[in-house]
Amino acid sequence: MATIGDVASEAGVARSTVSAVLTGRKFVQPETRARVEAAIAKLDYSVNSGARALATRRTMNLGLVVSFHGLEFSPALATYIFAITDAAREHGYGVLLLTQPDGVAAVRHAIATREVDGLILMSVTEDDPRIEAIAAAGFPAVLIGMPEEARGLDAVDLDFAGAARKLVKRLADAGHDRITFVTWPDDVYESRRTFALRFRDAALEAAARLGVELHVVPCSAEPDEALGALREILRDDEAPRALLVHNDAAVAFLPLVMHELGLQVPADHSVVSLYSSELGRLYALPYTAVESEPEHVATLAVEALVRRLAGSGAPNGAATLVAALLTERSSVAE
Amino acid sequence: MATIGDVASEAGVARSTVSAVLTGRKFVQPETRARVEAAIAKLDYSVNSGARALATRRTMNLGLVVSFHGLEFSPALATYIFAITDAAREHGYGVLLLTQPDGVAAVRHAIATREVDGLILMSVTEDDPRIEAIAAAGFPAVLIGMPEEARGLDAVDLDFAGAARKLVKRLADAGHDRITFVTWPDDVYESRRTFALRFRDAALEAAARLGVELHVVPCSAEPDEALGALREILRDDEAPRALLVHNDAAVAFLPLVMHELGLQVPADHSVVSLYSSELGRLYALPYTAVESEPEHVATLAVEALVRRLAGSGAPNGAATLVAALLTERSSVAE
DNA sequence: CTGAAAGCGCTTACAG
DNA sequence: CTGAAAGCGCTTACAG
Repeated sequence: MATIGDVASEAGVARSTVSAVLTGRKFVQPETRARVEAAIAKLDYSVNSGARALATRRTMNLGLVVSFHGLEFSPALATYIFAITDAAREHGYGVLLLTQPDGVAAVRHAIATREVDGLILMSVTEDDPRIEAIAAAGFPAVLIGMPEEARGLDAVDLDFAGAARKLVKRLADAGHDRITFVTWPDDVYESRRTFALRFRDAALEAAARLGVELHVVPCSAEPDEALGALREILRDDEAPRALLVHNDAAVAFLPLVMHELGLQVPADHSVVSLYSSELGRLYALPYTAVESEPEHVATLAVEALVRRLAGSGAPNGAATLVAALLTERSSVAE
Repeated sequence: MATIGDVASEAGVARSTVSAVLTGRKFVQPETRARVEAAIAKLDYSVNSGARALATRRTMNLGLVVSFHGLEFSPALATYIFAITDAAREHGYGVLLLTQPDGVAAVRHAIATREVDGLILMSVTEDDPRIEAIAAAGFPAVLIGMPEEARGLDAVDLDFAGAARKLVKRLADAGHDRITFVTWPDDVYESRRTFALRFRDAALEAAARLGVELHVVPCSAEPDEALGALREILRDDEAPRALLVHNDAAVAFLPLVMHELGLQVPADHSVVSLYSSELGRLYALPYTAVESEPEHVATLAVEALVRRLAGSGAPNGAATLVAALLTERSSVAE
């Protein structure tokens, strides 16, 4: 492997001059620059990223802290991971996957060893212990989620509260005054995942305001259990004819269970939901829904982190909510 | 951030002594070691991974080369990514996601800048151009897939040929002499993805040997197109009553289409397939199938790469096939 | 505008 | 068994 010294002797200049053309932070005489570039090409030289990282104190890598040993429905998670990696690359950053089951340990280790310049946290909960570990170290980071107290960190997420209001209103406007709200299982709420809490609270508030009865039905996020739960919900003839579904597994299996029971949308049931277009694609979902836009959220999160790494972030951290957009798919009876 | 020098002065020893206790490659007097460890704890010191990488010439990171802008069905890909990351961590390695659309560029860049110690390649094709780039550089790498010519690289994959033989035989043994083979679309074959070719060729060979008619029906891997293709296949009353499905999107939507058309398994159709248990879980698949075992394959791939990084790999590369195991789920009419 | 020197924070022969 | 020195391959003030 050629080093910067080899290039310097080949071009007949000092190492610092080669470095100047490499980093582009200094003006170099065009003729000198041409000689250096020729030497680089001839020796097939590339800068050693580790050495550069040591000298600049920047690794140009971001750490993505994500644990999939938990309550996650993997198709949704994967979409975020891919979108974040793409967005990071656009800004010249690589992504290191930090997947220890213990997120606090992952965060502490990454910060202490300086193997990344900043952190992106997925699956954020209210009073997430990882936030404290990051804030205490004063390390650059961005949250995907909206905890009550971000401790000065940037946070980005879909406006789940706005989404809930829009969806409830959509059903109410169509004349439904009783709605079954198929939501996450109790353990998601117990773990205080922020998206679930924000959606639920806003849905309840909107329903009360609009004079709509909301029947909250927790449903497992485990595929096979969700399947069973849906059968039970839909077999009940007394139940409302309108479904508000916020649970990826439940909405994924809804078409199958509808077919099993011979039910039609919107003739038998109106359905509205919230999911990513990728989930919609993977399960061919035909429902009027707010799209969760993981690509959009991921892009904004990476941009916020990059801005902070450049020293130009808001001093006390900024919260960015992506507006909820409703896509009509004719699954609501008018 | 404390450095090794700070620890040395705190403990009253030389930096090299601190390094000796850190790496554990040298015997240090227990009493000295205790002093060093106390200093480390007091200063909350962690080794700077970049500096260590520069000195040792090992980053302790692996690069995972994967592109999801292609023909992939993302749930399956995600399972591999997670399994590889977990396996790497068990061996003390981190995983850097290398997802450029241009895989050759990704490989070249990673090798040239030395940002990883070794590479793991997903979605390997026959005469994959990435293989040549790696072999030319003599860089440590492992393939997930089985190309005709691995150029000295290690390769790991499920025994897709064995899987195909088992599945065809299962249907033949149950008395089926005509089988519809729902397989990947033409572009998967044109891109020469090794798993598709090996499965198809073995299926055709086994059918010929057993005197079974195999009707090869390509099916899109795009969810919505797969849905339409399945409807067409299953509406044909003249078609065989046995299905061999090797296409994640097709098998994922099979339960839905069966319900739509009022068809039962195995009463109306026998079905056998090949998919990961994770895909089976995400889509609640009820079919007798060979499991593709991404976790097993990922673990073996990481182990092969780690072995090579330790200098103890087979000189000319080794190919490891994971045996195909059939799981019965009563989807074959006897 | 270019170059010599110091420094980033480690590890590893090599003396002692 | 411990320590002083050199080196990993860069970048960045600082002179000239």
